[in-house]
Amino acid sequence: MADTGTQGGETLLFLTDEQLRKGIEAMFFAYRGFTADPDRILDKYGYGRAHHRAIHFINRQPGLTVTTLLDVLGVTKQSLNRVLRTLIEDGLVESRVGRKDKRARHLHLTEAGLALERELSEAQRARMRAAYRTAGPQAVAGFRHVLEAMMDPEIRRHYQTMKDGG
Amino acid sequence: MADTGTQGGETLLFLTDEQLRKGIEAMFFAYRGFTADPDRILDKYGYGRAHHRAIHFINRQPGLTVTTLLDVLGVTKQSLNRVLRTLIEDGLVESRVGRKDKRARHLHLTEAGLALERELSEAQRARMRAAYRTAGPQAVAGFRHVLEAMMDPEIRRHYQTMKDGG
DNA sequence: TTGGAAAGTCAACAAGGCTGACATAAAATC
DNA sequence: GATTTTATGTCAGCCTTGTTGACTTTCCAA
Repeated sequence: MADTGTQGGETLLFLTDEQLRKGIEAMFFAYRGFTADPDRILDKYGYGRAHHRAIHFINRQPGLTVTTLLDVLGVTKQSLNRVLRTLIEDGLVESRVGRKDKRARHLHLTEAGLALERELSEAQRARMRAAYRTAGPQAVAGFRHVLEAMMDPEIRRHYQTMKDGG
Repeated sequence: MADTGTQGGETLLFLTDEQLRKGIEAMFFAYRGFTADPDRILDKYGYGRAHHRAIHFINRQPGLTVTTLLDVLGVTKQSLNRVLRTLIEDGLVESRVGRKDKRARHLHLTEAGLALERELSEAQRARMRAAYRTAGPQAVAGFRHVLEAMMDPEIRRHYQTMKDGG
């Protein structure tokens, strides 16, 4: 897909604008697919992608504070609060006052929240798994390598902070 | 990153939920980085991502009809029309009545439109190029492989239809 | 000539971003 | 102890970008 040259032991990539544009469109179209299944599920419950993101990261790191979640999601507290409020009202998320710092609210998924999280992530994992299987193991490594390199450095921190299953 | 086993000549991937979750988050964070640079540029001109998408695909296929663009973007005509109208009013896009079929409108970028397209795509290509360079040629191939497998089949058509520089 | 496709318009609405202003409680600091 | 800062929540209002529904105009094709 891209010519490879070697010069002084260093591997070079000769990338045309066309090749880069294909990569750009691949991101665009793939992201649509990536969100399609959860979107359908969320629709059933009257939720949107914002709810999904909140649920995902609360599940990933149970007990995280609102500020931490704000930082990970990169939105304003007003925006997150609207989403969080409905999730709490609907009994999917529980907000517990901090023991050490009583200002902080620690967020947890309830049983119902965990159930929705599983429904969402199972759909998304199924697609990811299928894509991985189609593309093969080498492709998977490359995929994550490129995505990681594409992140903003401050954002990459959130990604790397977590324990990696692989 | 994922164990590889061989059974009857077929390569298998042993993917844990954790590994899949990492892939999911990589998509999420990488997409943020992917859109960050264009978003900053668009902000200067008072445009949004919807304008970027329209500009991108008109540039890719000059003279395409509104219906075709609708199909590629996957939005309603009312939604696209709002965006298209401002681009036409601002002199970035030209809408030409079809010669054969006078109902159809063929879309083209004006000089100003081409200038903005270049500004946007150069920023996006720069990030893509940097990510490709960091990750290396094998990773690039894998990246596109996985993304392609992640698309919806009907959407993949739009991606593959185009001439590929690689 | 008439049906229907293509394109556009108007209206209304919703999700989910944003800013600004303000309130409260608690921690931290002076 | 008083003051400042931090964490959170809330109200109000704005914007973009998506949606549906209703309707018109144009015009190709049967």
